[in-house]
Formats: sequence, structure tokens, C-alpha cells
Amino acid sequence: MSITSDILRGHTETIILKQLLISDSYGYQINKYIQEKTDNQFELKEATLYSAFRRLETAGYIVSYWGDETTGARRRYYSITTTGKKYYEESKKEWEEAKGLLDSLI
Amino acid sequence: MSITSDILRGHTETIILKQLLISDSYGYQINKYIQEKTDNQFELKEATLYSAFRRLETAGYIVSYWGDETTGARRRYYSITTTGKKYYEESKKEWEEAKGLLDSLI
DNA sequence: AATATATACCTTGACAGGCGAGGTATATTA
DNA sequence: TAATATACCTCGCCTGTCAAGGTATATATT
Repeated sequence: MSITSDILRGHTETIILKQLLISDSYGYQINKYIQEKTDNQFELKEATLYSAFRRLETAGYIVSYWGDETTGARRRYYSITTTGKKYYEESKKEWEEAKGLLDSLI
Repeated sequence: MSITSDILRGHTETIILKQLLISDSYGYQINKYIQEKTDNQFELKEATLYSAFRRLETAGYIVSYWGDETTGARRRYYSITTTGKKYYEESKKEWEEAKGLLDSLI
């Protein structure tokens, strides 16, 4: 079984921010990490991932910079901002509350 | 705080089916029940509710019939079908699994 | 008598996030 | 030389949510 789009929806940004909280990272790495950690039950599709990066950057929750790889494909790294950290905390709290409510309704 | 649309998304049908599992009911009653149970933190908007009823009925998960009220506004009652019950069980299981995954990613 | 509120249903069209399908480029392995 | 892995990106469709509007009946208030 894998997670449907509708359940994923609304959590993509929080998942990304959580990873960036640990350390700066780039799209491909974040995606691979999530797949491995969830044993392929959960996958952020590339289009989903990159559109989320755009939203987060526009909102000021992350900033990006190109890595200085001298070999291999270029990487665009992302870094979480102070407001991004606040947004993450709110989103996490919202998830905790929603979880409780849904548990009582489902 | 209230639950955002994006977190609600994908759970509306499961919430409705859960109520119908207890007993036949109608839109207004289901909506009221959910509001009261969650202390107004969670509310299915009418348009959302009725479009979910349409989907569920088209899919064969519920059937509807008009109540025989002799006074007051008419009510359209809904009843969960056998396949609806199966669908509910699957949805519930999916929620449990998604919950675990999200907890590890958020 | 007129107005407001509660009950109860419904439709239309806009919006936004997920994603399928397509693309580009570099490096390594078969 | 072809295939695979790494790594990025865009376009346009799809679908569920919901604001805004509507209809109708009954009761409570002014």
C-alpha cells in the first residue's frame, strides 16, 4: 500500500521543512531519504517536490543556493529560515491536533 | 485553531461513512454532530459535504432515500452499503498507516 | 403582520496542490 | 555505445474544498 495524494496533501511542506531543520539539503537527496525511511511506501513525486520548494521559497520559509560540485550534476541546496522554523512548529502542532480530531472521527 | 482544508482533504468520505456505520443519517445531522464532537474545531462545509455524498453514492458506497417527515424541512437519509463498509475499513487502515508514516516524517 | 432564526436541501464556478508526461545535463557502469 | 543513476526543471490536467448563491418549511421574536 502507498499513501494517496489526498492524504499527502498539506503535509508536503512540513515534511520538507523537517528535513531542512536537520541540515541543508537538495531535492534529490530529500526525496531519496523519504523513500528509504518509509520503505517506498511514501514518495514525493518530483513535480510535487519542486513546486513545494517554489512555494516555500516565495513565502520566505527557505532560501536556496547552488552547490559547488566540481563533478556530477549540479545541486540546488535549500536552507530553512527563521520564519520557516516557526512555520514548521505551527504545522507540526496543527498536525498533532488534526491527528487527535481525526482519530475521534474516523 | 481549526483544521485546514488540505488536512481535511481525503478524510471527508471516511468521516461520513463512519457516521453512517452507526446509523442512517442525513447531511445536516452529520454536520452538526461533527461540529459538536470537535467543539467547532472541525467543520465540513455544506458544499464539501454534499459533493462527498454525490461521490459516495455514485461509487455505490451509500444509498439515499427521502425521510417521511410530516413537518419541517424534508431530509434525505443515507445508508451505507456492504461495499461502503469495506471501503470504510480500507480507508481506516490507510489512515492508520499514513498516520504512522507522517509521524516519522514530521 | 413582519422579521429573524433554525432546520434542511442544493448548484455553480473558482482555486490550489499533486502529479503525469515531458524535457535538460553530467558521470558511471555494462 | 547504451543504459542507469544523479540532479534539475516546466506545463497542463485532475480533483476535492469551499465561497457564494439559491430554495423551502417551521418557530420565535419584534
